[in-house]
Amino acid sequence: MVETAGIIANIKRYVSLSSAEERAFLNILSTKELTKKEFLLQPGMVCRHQTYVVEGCLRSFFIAADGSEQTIQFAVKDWFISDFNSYLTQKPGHLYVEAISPTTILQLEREATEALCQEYPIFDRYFKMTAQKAFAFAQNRMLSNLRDSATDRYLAFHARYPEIEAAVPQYALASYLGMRPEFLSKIKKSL
Amino acid sequence: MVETAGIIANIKRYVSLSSAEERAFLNILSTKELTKKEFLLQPGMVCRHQTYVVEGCLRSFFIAADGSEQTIQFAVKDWFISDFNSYLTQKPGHLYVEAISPTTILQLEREATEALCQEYPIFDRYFKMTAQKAFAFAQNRMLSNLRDSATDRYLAFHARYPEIEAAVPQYALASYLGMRPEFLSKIKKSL
DNA sequence: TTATTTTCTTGAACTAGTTCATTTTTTCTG
DNA sequence: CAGAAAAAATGAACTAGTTCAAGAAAATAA
Repeated sequence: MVETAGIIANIKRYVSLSSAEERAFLNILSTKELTKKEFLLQPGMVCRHQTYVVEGCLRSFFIAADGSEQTIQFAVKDWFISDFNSYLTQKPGHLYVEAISPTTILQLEREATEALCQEYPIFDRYFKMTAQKAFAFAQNRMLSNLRDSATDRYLAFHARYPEIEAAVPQYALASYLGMRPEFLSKIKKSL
Repeated sequence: MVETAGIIANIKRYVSLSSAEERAFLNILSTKELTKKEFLLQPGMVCRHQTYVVEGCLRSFFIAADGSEQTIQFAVKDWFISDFNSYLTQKPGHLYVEAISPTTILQLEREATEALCQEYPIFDRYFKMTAQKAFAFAQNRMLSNLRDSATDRYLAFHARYPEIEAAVPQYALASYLGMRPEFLSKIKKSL
């Protein structure tokens, strides 16, 4: 069996769980191993799971009209990732979710998660808190995109997420930061 | 008494409420009238409320290092707004929230809201759903900022939120869309 | 209504970031 | 390990969007 201590510790940072609640949660988890470059999700698929990274690294991205890749999110150990729009609406999504390195994940299927929340409202509380945190994070990122130069955005990422920078290809980081790979290369040279 | 039918209808789009729950919710609402250009929040203040717009228009923004205003969000009738980072962390925030026109609001104080959720978990469910929706929205906006040209971003906003475009000054819209007011003016001329 | 302030427009000069084409380096595969 | 493929670096030409400065229009106040 795969390590579940991490995800339980993650939950317990937000709420406390009775042993019945903890068991019910573990009960709906499924696990998967992804090889490098394997896709967990592709455009047109409905996103049925929220995915938690036990070990490894995933990223979500889409292909823009000009053919370029735009990275939405990276997820390393102890992070969640999904095509959240598709997950919420249960309509076909636009995103790829791809393993950057060999990755072990835990997945929460949507219907089972909903049922769990109905039975144990503490999980509504947990997911409320994580969604609120995710929203605040997204808002900060947007703010930084509006305010900062390409160089400043890179420097901030570099300082805050060195382990992600080390784990992902530079062209993927460039698209996350909203610039071309050539330009990121020039930024790094100029420093 | 101020109109509360709108905010109750808003909640009932997500969850159903017993009459006790509805009463408890109404009970923690407070109301306020803002004159044009009045600030609801300023940098350094801790954001203690989520604010719902009954009538009028608010915007949140901050002042960047170069002195320019960067708009984070607009809120017209039936929208919520706050400095969400400050609301979550209860640390001093960086945002202004200002009335663009005379505005009537309803406010949910954080402690009272938490207590309400403790007593009636259905509200954790409601706030989970709104936070998830807000997150999806923020992610879409980010995606569009990464992908689209200034002109395309303006056209998309123009098509989707004509009532907001009509309600807000053009320089505020420009900063929301991530461009300078002069450039938005040129875009509009070129169309 | 007139005066004052704020917002919007316009044009010219500029620059941060892009595009394209090529080379070098790193990583992967057998 | 050699050969192929993918990723990163580099330079030159280019462009989307900015900056600055000044005038026109609109909103607000008196």
